[in-house]
Amino acid sequence: MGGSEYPARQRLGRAFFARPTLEVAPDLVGCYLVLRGRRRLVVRLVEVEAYLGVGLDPASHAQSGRTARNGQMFETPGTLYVYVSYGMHHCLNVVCERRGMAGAVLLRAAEPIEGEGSMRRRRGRGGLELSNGPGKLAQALGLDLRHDGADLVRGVLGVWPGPPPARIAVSTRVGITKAVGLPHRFYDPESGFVSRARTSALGTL
DNA sequence: CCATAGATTGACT
DNA sequence: GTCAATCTATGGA
Repeated sequence: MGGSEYPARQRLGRAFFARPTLEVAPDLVGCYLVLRGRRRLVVRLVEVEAYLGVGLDPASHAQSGRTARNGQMFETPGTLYVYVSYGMHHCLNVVCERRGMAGAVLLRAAEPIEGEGSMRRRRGRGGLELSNGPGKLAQALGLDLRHDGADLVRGVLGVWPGPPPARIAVSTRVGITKAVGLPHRFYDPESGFVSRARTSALGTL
C-alpha cells in the first residue's frame, strides 16, 4: 500500500477510458474519484452524462468541431475536461474515445466519502448541497480550469473501481435544449445525492 | 459589432 | 415558483 491505491485495487487505466463514451459513462457510476492533495478527498460518483463527438450530439460542446474551450475533448482519453458554465461555475468531464475523436462524460453528482470537512469548507454548506450538482461537485473538490487536461491515469486525480450499484437508472440529460430525447444520463437511483431526483427514469441497466 | 443562449446555482417572491 | 450573476461561443446585422 503506497497511497496509490484506493481502497484496495488499482486505479482505472487508459484502456477503461479509451472506449465509446456511452460505454464508459454507466461504468463510472459507483466508482470513486480520488484527489491526492494536502488532504485526500474521495467521492463516490452517483450521476453522470455522456456527451458525444462532432456531428453526433447537438447538445455536446464538440458538436461543431474543435474550439479553444473544448479542445481537451479531442485529446487523450482518461484526461479531465473542465469548462466554465454560465460564466461562474466549473464542470468536470472525463475524456473518452481514442485521441482525436471527441467524447466526454460529465460528472454531475457524487457522495462524499473522505475529506468531507474540506469539501464543506469550500462549499460553505453541507449535506446534499455539498455535491449534488456538477458545479457543486467541482467546487467541493477545488477543481477549476487549472485542472483542464489533468491526467486521471497518472496524476494526483484518479478514478478507482467501487462496489457496483444494485441498479443504474437511465434518463434524458438535465439542463439542455438540444437533443433532449437522448437517454444519455446514468445514475444510482438509491443515492440521495442525485440531482433533479424527480426526473423519471426511462429504465435501468 | 451586438444579441442571445447556455451541460448552473443561490437568493428571493 | 422566478430571476440575476457573469463569461464563452455562435449567429445575425
